[in-house]
Amino acid sequence: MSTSSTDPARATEPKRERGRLRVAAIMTAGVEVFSEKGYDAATMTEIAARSGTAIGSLYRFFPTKEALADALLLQYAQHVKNGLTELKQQVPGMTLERVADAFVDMMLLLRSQRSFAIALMDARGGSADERKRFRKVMRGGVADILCEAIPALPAAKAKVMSVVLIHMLKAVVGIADEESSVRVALLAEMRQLVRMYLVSAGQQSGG
Amino acid sequence: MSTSSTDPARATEPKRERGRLRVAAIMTAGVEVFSEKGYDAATMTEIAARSGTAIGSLYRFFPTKEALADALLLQYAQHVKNGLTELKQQVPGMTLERVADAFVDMMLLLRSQRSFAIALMDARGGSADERKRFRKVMRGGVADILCEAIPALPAAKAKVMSVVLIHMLKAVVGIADEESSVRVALLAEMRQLVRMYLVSAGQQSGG
Amino acid sequence: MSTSSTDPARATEPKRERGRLRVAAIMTAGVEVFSEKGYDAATMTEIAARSGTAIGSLYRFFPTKEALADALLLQYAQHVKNGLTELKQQVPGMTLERVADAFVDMMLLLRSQRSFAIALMDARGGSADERKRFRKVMRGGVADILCEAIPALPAAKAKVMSVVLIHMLKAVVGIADEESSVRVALLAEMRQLVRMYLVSAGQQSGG
Amino acid sequence: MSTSSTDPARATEPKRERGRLRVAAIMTAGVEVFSEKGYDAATMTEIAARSGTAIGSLYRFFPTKEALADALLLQYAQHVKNGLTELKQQVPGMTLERVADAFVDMMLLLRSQRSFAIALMDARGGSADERKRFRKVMRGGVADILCEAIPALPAAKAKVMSVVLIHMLKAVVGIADEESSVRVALLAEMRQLVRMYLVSAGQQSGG
DNA sequence: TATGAATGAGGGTTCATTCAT
DNA sequence: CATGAATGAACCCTCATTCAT
Repeated sequence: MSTSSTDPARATEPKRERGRLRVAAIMTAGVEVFSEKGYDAATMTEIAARSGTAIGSLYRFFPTKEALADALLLQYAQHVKNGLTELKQQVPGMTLERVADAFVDMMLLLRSQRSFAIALMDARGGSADERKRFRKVMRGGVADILCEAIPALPAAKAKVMSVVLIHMLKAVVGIADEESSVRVALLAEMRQLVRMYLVSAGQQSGG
Repeated sequence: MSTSSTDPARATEPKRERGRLRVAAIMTAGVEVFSEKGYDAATMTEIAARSGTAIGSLYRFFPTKEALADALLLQYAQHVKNGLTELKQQVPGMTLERVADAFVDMMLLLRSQRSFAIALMDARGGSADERKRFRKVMRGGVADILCEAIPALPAAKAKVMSVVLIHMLKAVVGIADEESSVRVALLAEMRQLVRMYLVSAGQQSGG
Repeated sequence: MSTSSTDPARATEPKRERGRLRVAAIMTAGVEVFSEKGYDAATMTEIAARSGTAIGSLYRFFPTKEALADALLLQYAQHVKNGLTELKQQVPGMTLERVADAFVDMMLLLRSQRSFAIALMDARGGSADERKRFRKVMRGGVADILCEAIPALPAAKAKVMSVVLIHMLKAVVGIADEESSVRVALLAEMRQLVRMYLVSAGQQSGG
Repeated sequence: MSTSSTDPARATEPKRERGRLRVAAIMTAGVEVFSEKGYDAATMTEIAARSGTAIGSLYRFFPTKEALADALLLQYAQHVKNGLTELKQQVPGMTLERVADAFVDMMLLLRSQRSFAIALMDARGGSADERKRFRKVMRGGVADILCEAIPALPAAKAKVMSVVLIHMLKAVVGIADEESSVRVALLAEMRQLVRMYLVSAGQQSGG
């Protein structure tokens, strides 16, 4: 079990580890810079600098600005997916109100990446394909949860609702950026609205 | 009362008319390009080309990319304002459901400029001042209508509701861009949600 | 001697007069703007505006920016020539010191156009030909005066001296732009130097 | 003590060396183009082309046209300063005539950059600050030498003389560009004038 | 003939991307 | 494989000049 640097088998492992760290650093910096400046105004050079990476190295990992944006979007999608999966498991035994709150809370937790993802989606960052996939995953996950939470909900209705619900969650994010003087009231109102939406759907389907 | 061609008053008229047409063409093209690409990715050159204008002429009318964005935003604001004013006058004698529908319909009517305005607002497009003003006008107008439609509504609550409602109308716009296969169902759902929102507010305040 | 506007013979005269005024106004504005901004930074549009002329009219009189600069240079040359001619006639009976002072004074009188002419000459305004001609005229005139003032001066020497003297007068202009705190002393010094130059030449040739 | 190619210390050397060459080439081209066309008419594109540099590279080294002009001016200032320092050390034991000649010779040595500096100073080239600093340094250095050369010279008088002297040296440069047929005679005349200026000052102060 | 809207070449500058080291 | 200097297409904007009215 020698760790001599001449051992070819183990030689790449530290490198791989370093690579992983590099990628992580780049992605963090990417989220930061894209969030602050938007897709177009963000520069690869700044992302490289902020992550302590040489520009050439950055391009080894992400061959294109768009590729980086895509990866970031994918990562965000993964986070959301994880959140949704987790949420789904907690749904049994939750009231619809609590499910609604859980959606909102999840959105607020994703704060650090939120506006960035929206920026990339809206502004045209990420290839159209990536965006489509992202949307699909998101909608599927939300629809799943809705089905879980409202047993009698028809699949088609769940799909429709998921789209609407996601738009509302987007609004949650937008509202979280408002001046603090009104933010609290606004968030409460949004929370109330989401609850109402789910509850009413439950009554229609379940009652 | 001759209209001879030497009449100086009439001499400039064609010029002014052409100018108006130019400006209109540019603004139309601006809305298109900004919508498609977002503020940063949109290029003045393309806007000029798309409107059949020489780049120099474009700059005669709009001395800056930002100035063009501002003008476009202002135009949109004007349209929205007009819509809101009109809506306000029709509110007396409307049920809350119909008011809700009217909001949604207004949004759908503004279609040709919708996503563009959203792009400019979300991105760095247009000066920050212009954006703020736009938001203020919009919120004020919506809040006014809400007060009109729900007499007992406290002003503070109207303000909060207006923000939420506007976010929902933004969602309407987003939904109107979906694939046509689901669009109809989605719009119906959104419409229902908006109705529900207003009605519930009416019950809280009015009942 | 009717002045009716229908009299075809006299009809063009007022026009000519107006034309002359136009040209004068343009040239005045040209001197101003070229002086303030330098040749390149000066714009035909501003010169037109400042002279109350339509840009199209400006181009009728001066078909090119360079043509305008040339005309301005020519005008300046004319002024200088006039000054020199006048000076020449006063030379008989003047001491060399007074001639030197007269040169300096003439330069200071031309103040309103001075730096402008230098700018156009140095910066590359005016065609090379025009510049050459200007130089020639100037040198010839100065040399003439020198010959007049120093009777025994050989023609060749006069030529050489004229070039040097003109450079010194250029320095006078430069110095006249210095901060006022030192300007007076500087001008006195320059004046002294010019006197010394002429006097010493007089002694060499005349003594 | 191997100089293997993995030696990091040596690895960057060639790069730095190339960088230095690049910068030098750019500056040379800059001097050329600015001299020929003046500050405004000079284009970064031409400077890049003339120095065999891609436009992007030029901007890596000099982030602005003005920055390039400033650097060029600074370089010239440095050269002048060096020349003046050297001259100052040689002054003890020199006659005033030889000091005068030394000034003129120094100016002629700086030939390769001369008219360029004048162009940048007269035009809007380089930031106003840089220009002021340059003038100050120049005047101070010349005044120093004058004090050294003419011991009894009052400081105030030295200051005034430095300004006048510098203007005369500027004339030297201008004259060095004349047609060769007269250049020699002109230079001799200028040389004579400068000598006379210093000598006369020496007599006033010293005698 | 006078006017000024229209034109478009060209200028300074940025930044995604490549490739020699 | 890492590095960062080098590249050049493309952007926003200006202004001399033209020409339809």
